Amino acid sequence: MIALVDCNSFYCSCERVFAPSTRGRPVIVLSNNDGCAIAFSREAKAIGLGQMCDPYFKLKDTIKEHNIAVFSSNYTLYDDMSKRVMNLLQNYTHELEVYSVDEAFLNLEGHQENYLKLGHKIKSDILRSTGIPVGVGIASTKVLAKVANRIAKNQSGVIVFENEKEIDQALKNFPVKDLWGIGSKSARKLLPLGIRTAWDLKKYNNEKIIQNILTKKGRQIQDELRGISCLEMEEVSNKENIAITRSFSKLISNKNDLKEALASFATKACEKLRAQESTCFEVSIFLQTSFFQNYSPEHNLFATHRFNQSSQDTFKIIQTAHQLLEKIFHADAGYKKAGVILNGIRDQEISQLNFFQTETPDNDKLINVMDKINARFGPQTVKSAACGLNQEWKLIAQHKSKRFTTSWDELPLVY
DNA sequence: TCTGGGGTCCTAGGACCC
DNA sequence: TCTGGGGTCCTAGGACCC
Repeated sequence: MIALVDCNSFYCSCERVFAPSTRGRPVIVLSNNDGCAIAFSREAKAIGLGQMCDPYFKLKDTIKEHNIAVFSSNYTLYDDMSKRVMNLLQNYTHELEVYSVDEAFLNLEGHQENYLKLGHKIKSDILRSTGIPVGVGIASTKVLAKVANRIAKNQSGVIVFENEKEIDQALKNFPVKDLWGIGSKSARKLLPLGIRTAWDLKKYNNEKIIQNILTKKGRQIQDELRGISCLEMEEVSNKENIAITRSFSKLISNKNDLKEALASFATKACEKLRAQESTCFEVSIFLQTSFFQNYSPEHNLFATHRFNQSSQDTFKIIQTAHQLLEKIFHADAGYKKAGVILNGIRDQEISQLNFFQTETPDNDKLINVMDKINARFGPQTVKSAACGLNQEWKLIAQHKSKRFTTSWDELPLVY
């Protein structure tokens, strides 16, 4: 059996742990730049919010009216809370797959205990130890565990799928578009076949047609619904591409501002790259105008450079990003968003030297020292001057909570 | 005034190999 | 009249996820 443990309204729940006055109140968390609402507590959903990416400025009246607590996103806090939850889950399984920041699959093979009891034990343990409420779904396959988990959220918090009849009953009430791996487009394609619920898909007996319409993945989902496990537990693996992209708080048309932004994105991307002990062969940048103000597709450009030799050198990658900028920058555009993407990622151990090279050329030692300083004294304690000091393009975050769990200066106070 | 960010997997088709 | 067969690798685009 497989359990899926999923934190309820994770970002909101994290904020609530350190802001007890918001318990029982509707809570929302905003995206970067305080642009949109991206997370909603149960109370916020109850008053009709919950549309992913509702722009914040349109919600202001509702927020006032319902006394909604608003937070800017605080990823440092969420990442740390996530780690705490995952650490606890390790105690209940020999195989944990951390699927995202707020959910994980547990292989329960060999567990003797009653599953329902176990589910409740996990739930109360996590709540007591971290303050985060979770839902638990337990079933014979991942897809079914996902379904069970979804239902658990609206009920007691723990659902176990053991009895075939009960499973079918649940699937009959479960829209096919809500299945894990079936999105709106696929759901629309299934409609002409008369497939509306998960049960319809399970029972549909022309597998070839499903294969044609939904490709391999759809066939696997169908089998998983039938209790035939196709999706294995996966190990955490290195990223195959790393992207740092941001919207700006205002339109940017100054090239130097863009250079600073790209340098900062490149710096972050390289830190991620080194953290997973990889190098990359390819750097891309893109620039975007605003969909809402000055949209001009001809100025939404993408440029790529391929290295002869893979690199994890922040300075080299900043330099490359700047060269790419020269290629696609238009002084009259006014950009709203930009990003740096690293591709062609390889393990650093197997990265090859150039044929004509006799030694590693990069600023290895310097960067190593910089990483150590930043790890000890906080992010960006030292950085390339290319990242700039003013950072005009910087994010807006007016409702940000403190780094309660990761900074000595920001520990919560108890009166 | 103001509209998110970061990923994965699959497939078809092109280029290339012997 | 008529011109092989089998395979790999890479890429772009689509769909999906949280």
